[in-house]
Amino acid sequence: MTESKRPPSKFVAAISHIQEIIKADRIKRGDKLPSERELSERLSIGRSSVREALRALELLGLIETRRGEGTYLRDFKDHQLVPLIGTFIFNDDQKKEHIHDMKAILELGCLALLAVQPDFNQNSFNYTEAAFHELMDASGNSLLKKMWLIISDYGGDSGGQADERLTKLLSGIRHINHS
Amino acid sequence: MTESKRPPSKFVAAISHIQEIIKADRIKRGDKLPSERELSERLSIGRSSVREALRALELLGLIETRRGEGTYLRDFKDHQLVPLIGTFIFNDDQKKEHIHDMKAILELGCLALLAVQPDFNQNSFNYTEAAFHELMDASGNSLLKKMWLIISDYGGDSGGQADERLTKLLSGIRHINHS
DNA sequence: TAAATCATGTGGTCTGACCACTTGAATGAA
DNA sequence: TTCATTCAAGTGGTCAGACCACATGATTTA
Repeated sequence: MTESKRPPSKFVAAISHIQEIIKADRIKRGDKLPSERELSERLSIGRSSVREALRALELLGLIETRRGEGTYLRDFKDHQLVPLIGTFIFNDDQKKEHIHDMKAILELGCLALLAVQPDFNQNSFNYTEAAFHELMDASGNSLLKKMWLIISDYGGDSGGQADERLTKLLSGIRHINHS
Repeated sequence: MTESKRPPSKFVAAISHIQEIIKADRIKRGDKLPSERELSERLSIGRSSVREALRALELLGLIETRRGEGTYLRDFKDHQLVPLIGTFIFNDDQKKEHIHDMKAILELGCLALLAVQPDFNQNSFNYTEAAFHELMDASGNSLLKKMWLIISDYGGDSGGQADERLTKLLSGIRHINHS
């Protein structure tokens, strides 16, 4: 019993196909994609399925739709993003390390920002999961909080114990803060 | 000319509505959502629009669909990382600051991790958007890179100019690194 | 020439129809 | 009764066709 149980639905397949077409047709950022009806024909799937795929891609920010005009490949500063997201979403496997690192980066970055504040007292921070939780809360940045929450949730353990890196980092920041 | 030109499409509105229903019905993780047909009735929109919304939510990892059974609110433990951004971008109001801060945090955290490396040369880093881009690339962490890319894209400008915070931070890190 | 009009193409949405699959109740055989 | 089979209902998956709203460019008109 592998995990590959469900044959990819049309709309998932459509996403891949559309990406292939983008490559094949050499569609660059800002360029127009084939119309939904044309895609429907070329992929031999219904327009609804095409739309579901496009909507998903749009939600991810990969494309942009303009009523009456067409669908455009979003003007991303760097492309490469398409395959990246694709691989990440579809075959997410040994990415746990990435997630773990991601968590550390969020915490580090957050602390770094905080530590530059004049009234920050390093000693009052104890590097526990709960402490970070409060920190995220206090930040007032819901995006940050959400991200951290989910990543924490997924990343599992690892958190809680004070990282050496954190201590060292904070020391440094504190130092420049007093100089 | 404000930016709020286009009235939110049905499928975007549907996403919000569905989230409201989830709240109103007190649907917990793992619980079943109303069927597509029921949602269609309750939201007074066509089933296709409901589906487009659901497909998007599914791609974001927020829900899970099981053919013949129904649609379920996904168990948070599962991977749904990209998501945040997507969900976030939707009610993008005055969240731009958050996104901007988020970007800074990612960059700070990343730099912090990097700076602790013995062979890191602070002077070779110039805080440009391109430099960060390289950094993200070099990290080998596709999740990090992707998030940064997306956030950069949405955050717009802001990047590029060396932040004072970054400079100070790096100085501190460098200091402890030499002591 | 310049403005108004129209045809065409595009995304946005709805409806109704099947299909494939799951589940649980109804039915039948042991 | 008990267990296996069958069957009806519900659900997501997909499709085709029909409109609508909008943008664009060619056509017609003043």
